[in-house]
Amino acid sequence: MLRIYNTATRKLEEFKPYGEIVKVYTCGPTVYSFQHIGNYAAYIYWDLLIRTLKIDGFKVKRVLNFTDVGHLVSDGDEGEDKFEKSATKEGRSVYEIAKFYGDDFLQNFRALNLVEPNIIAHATDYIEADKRAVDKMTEGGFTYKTNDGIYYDTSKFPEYAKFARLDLAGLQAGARVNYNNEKKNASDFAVWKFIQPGEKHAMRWDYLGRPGYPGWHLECSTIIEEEFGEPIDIHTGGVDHIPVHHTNEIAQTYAMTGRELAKYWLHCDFITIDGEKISKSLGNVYTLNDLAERGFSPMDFKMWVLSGHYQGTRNFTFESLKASKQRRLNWRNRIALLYQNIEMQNNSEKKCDFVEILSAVNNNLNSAEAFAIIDTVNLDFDDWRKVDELFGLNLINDSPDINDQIHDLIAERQTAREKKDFIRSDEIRAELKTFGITMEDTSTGSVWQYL
RNA sequence: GGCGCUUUGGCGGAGUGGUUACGCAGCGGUCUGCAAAACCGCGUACACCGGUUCAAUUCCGGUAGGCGCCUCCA
Repeated sequence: MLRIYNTATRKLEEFKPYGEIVKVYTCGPTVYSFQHIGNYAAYIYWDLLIRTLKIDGFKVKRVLNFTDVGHLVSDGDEGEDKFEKSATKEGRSVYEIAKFYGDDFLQNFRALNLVEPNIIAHATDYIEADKRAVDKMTEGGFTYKTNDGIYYDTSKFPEYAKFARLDLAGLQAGARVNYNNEKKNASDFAVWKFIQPGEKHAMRWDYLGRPGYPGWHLECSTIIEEEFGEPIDIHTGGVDHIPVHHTNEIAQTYAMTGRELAKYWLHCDFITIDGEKISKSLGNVYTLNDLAERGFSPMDFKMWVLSGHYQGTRNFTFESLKASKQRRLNWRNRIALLYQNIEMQNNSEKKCDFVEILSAVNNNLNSAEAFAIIDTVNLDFDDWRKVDELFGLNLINDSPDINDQIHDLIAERQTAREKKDFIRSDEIRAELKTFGITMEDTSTGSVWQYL
């Protein structure tokens, strides 16, 4: 039985889907620059969710969006367009920018061995649906027109503040300095923006007789409506999305369809780096490539992410990443012992019970606890395969048996040792290191391990 | 100003009303041609102050610190 924390109710709930197929939507990347490790941490958490659902026997349809349409630097519908900014900076077109960073994201997504979504929805493929969505909202009397766009009148949706438990009066008081004074309420947001004469904006579509582009909250509502056509079971995202983006999605979907958007809302917290938040504007951003340059694989990072909980603020340090890398190596070396038919020499006689591992994860995705179980029980190949299926850590794939050449070298070294020819023995040990194999001589014999 | 999170041993990080989570690192020992590993042992973690309780790190209240969102961003 899967239990998950639902932001909508602020409670830990038993997961009961609407129907046969579990419908999941994940707010995806805005593909105008490289994604940093904090972004990928989120996709690792949601990958665990998807894998857990599947192992629990659910069929899953999952959609991930790519925001490849220019929306503004600010959530408040102000400022410069991010894609235009990147394009200018890099001397490429906005379309090249979206393609390049989208491809980079997918490459990393695969390097992390994340389960591919059934549909990757590019926002630019849903522009006509966006227009229909705005039409619907307008028909329902939820929008009004200003000089620079069509706005959602949040006062028309009585439950607007409910999801994020917003204090709208407080919001008004703390409103940012120069918000659009044509807005009726501080919380109103653009569902469609008009391009002003002279404004630089390569991505543009005609609507209502003027060039424009969709408001940035719109695509998620539209894509969910187009791809699922009914309320979905699970909607995931980062905690930062709660007060604005997801709140607006819920409002839009209500205005378009009169229905709720999703049954369960899962939000992951941020990771900090050395105690400070990751921020593009602060520039303290690590990518997976940066980790690779320091000798850490995507799987090492995944191991680190899964050693904590998605709802907690995680503090990333290279020291702790090193610990996760070491832990993963230790697990691989336990697999190496299986090839050699050597029992794990710990004091635990405890045989792995995969159900125990799975139930830890079923408890609101507590992979940290599952890891602790893995550390203290004996697993056979079959167990490791299940662990791989659940966490996607590639433990078996990255722990191949030795080939004949290495096998022969080890045999030769054994002979040399018996003859007390330690010079030859040490030569072979050194040679084996070039294959990533190290020899350990115990009182009961020699074993090989991965370096 | 509004909303929310958090405080666990050197680092990371679960969890629990009463029993050393776990990983990494460290120290001592056993073993050992060397090296490494493995195994055994060690360090008396739960911010502070009250309250509830036979018993609180674990529940309640308060204090202090840290952090996040309300602009980009998971």
